[in-house]
Amino acid sequence: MAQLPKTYDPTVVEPKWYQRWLERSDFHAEAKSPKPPFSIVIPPPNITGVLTMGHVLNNTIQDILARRARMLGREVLWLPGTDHAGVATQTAVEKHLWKTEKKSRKEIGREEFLRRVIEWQEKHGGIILQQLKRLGCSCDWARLRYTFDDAYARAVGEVFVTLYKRGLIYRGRRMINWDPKAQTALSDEEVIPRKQKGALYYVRYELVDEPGRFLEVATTRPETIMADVALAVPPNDKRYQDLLGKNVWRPLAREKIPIVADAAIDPEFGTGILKVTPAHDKIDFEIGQRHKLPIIDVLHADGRINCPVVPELDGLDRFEARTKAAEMLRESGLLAKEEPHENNVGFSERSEVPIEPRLSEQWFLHYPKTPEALAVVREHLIRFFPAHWEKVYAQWLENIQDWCISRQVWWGHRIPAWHKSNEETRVQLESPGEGWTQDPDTLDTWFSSWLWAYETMDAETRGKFYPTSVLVTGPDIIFFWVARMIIAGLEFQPGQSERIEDNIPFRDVFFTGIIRDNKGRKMSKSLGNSPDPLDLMAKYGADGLRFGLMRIAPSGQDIRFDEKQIEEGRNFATKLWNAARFRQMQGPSEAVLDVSKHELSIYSREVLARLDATISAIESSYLEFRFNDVAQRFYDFFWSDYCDWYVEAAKTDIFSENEAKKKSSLAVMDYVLSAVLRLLHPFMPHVTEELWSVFGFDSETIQFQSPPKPLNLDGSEKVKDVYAAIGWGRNLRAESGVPSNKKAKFVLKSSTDWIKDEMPTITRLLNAEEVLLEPNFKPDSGVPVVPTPLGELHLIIATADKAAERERLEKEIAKMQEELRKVNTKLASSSFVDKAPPAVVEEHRKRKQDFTERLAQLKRAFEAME
RNA sequence: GCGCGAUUAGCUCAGCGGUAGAGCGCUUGCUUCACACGCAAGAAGUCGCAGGUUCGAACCCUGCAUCGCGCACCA
Repeated sequence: MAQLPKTYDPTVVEPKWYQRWLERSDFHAEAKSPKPPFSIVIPPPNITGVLTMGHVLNNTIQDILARRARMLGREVLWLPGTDHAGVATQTAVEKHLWKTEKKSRKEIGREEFLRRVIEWQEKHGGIILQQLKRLGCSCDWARLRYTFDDAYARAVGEVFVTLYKRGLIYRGRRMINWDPKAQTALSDEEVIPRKQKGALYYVRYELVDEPGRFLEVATTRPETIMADVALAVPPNDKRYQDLLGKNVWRPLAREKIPIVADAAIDPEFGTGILKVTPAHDKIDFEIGQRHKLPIIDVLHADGRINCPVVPELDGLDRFEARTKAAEMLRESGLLAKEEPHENNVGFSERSEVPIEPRLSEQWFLHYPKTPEALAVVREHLIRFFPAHWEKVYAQWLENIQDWCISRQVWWGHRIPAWHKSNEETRVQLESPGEGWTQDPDTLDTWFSSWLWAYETMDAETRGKFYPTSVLVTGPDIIFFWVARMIIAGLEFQPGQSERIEDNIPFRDVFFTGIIRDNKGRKMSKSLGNSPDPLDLMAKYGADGLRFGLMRIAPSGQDIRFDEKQIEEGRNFATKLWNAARFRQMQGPSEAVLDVSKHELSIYSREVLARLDATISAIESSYLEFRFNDVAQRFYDFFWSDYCDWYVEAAKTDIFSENEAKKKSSLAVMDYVLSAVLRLLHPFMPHVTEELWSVFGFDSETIQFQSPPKPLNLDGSEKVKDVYAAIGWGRNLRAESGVPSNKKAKFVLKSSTDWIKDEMPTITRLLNAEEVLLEPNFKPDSGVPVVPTPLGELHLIIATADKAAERERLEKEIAKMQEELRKVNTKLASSSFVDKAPPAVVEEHRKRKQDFTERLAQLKRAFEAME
């Protein structure tokens, strides 16, 4: 057995073990295994992405679950993969192309551009997978999948064809969200509302029949006036009854347009008159349909104005045109006023530019199985953690709209539809033949991701591992991904039977929090507030990063990131290392861990009892995905109960000449350390594996060892009293100004028999030169004293400061009297004694007794000073 | 406007009906034979506000406030 070096170096140890695990195929999931299955599919990171703190959080949790499951004897599949991430990847390559060659994708053409994307992917792709390995993720890498690999892509196409045949996918000219920068349609989910400060322009429309009479219309978008086809007023609005059926002059691109009445108009907003611009607003489009109004489109796809009849505006960017249009109206006296106005504007999630409602020919999916998808979550066939996300999920499904699935993006799965001379369309995977051209559009990336839970598995794997056990993801993609995967599972039934519970994609969904910086802001590249996890791993180790993060990640709450907390994770690994090192220095560990063959000291019994409690607490925390609780319970037990108290107390036996006692304590240390390593392994896989191998416990790897089970031993009341007495004694020492490097001398006034045996330990823990046990001790006046559960503890110092001691005692007495008063008040209340549970009343009585006793002792000591 | 979450020590957060807790930071004392990435001691909180339920409320209920998020509106 090698002597451990003084400090732990994770940068060497961690890669060493990871490599070995790979060589041993420890992460391999065997579909033929008789063990019960446990499976997770990774939320596939973008193929060219790099590891973020969000990934670290998410994948650490998955790794913890996977490793814990292996230890519990399950056959574990953690299926890794990446996402081609259509728009995101395309944008990255476009940026690069512009930066290096000053060319747009359109300039180099589709074919060449796709070649560049592949090139980019080969250069940057898969970096994140290496980073996940550095983190220690125990994925079955042999099963690595990609949303763009051949089989997967084919499946995506087949799903499209199937849904088309089922009448759920259709093509139509409808209002969609248009991203003028990326120049593609987007789904509703990809549009995020943002508060924008702008202006409300009151524009004057002159009545055709009554020259000189104007109607004021409030608008935020004067640049679209040329596309106005009507004004609309609320039906039955007294102010405007006489106007119906009349016409007004459109102030830009002057034309007659009618006045109509429509229920969609809010009489309270602006002047209660709306300009109807069907081409550039969803509501207006609907009004237009109802009144059979024409549609005039005055915007190019890139957001510039397309209106040759108004040359001043034609070709201008939409925002420049807004200012210019207002100016033109002002000059011609048609702008009544302009007010500051704040409204919500939909922004493209990717391009960060305002989206443009646009009428366009796109492919849509009418979501199937939505009632069923609602039911499986409502009835907890799928359980959400934390449960409150169920409501968010339900709200979305209840108001669901058809999904615009086509994208005018080149990087993605090409839509399996074929057109012939603009008239005929066929939906099928292969070309129908000569004269048919494939639809130029690609599919929304999420249209491939929603099959991830099962299209990543071959038939045999699916038979063993589908439905998956748990999905770990961020709540920000609950609609994008989670909901749609549930729908896909229900619609396509990839399970072993038609039963719903065999077809849902997962049993449990754990939603992580979102990591924010210490100011509460979301981490983002543009803010530069996102630390590089690889730097953190270099500084603190993967284990340190994992543990530090898990300890502060409350289930489902957002997480404020602070590097300090990762440092604590590293410190904890070091503490573990040193505790193990200390054990190593006392000689070899026992091969067989069996504490029952030893006579246990009271300290041993106590620490084993506390270990029991920790094991139970951890087990129940796991069931609710409360990882921070698991980490915290573990931390407290190990650092405080084991290191601070047990090891220090056990040193008496360990350094003694009594071989039996020594062996017993060492055996208990081995037992606890072995349990500790197994409990901690899912969180800190590398350091625990290293120590497991150093100790030479009875197997090659810790990874498949069962977690420890409670021994159901009783703790020791004696130890609780000893530790309490030590606490008081140390306090007395510090209060009386005895520095830590000076050995102190104590006298314990007690005639309790068993205490005699504990004197060496008490002496050690008090950092004392000696502690005398004297039942009839009569102290000199002014000797500092404190009542303890073991008896009065006197601190013998050369020159007792009588005045200081008097003051200290007075304070203690006052404190005690206050405590006693509180308990007495409570016990004096008859309603409390009558109505509170007997156990609680009993507890208060006991407390009163303790306080009374303690107070009496303090008073006696005080009187003795006179 | 509707819904969800948060509000506890300077900071980050536990606690969710029975004497206010942890870590960090701070103060004091320590290189004591595992660990200074450490040990020991300490100071520090009208548990957002106002009502209510209860013998008893940080915890349950009802309002309100502030912050964050989602949905709707957004001319």
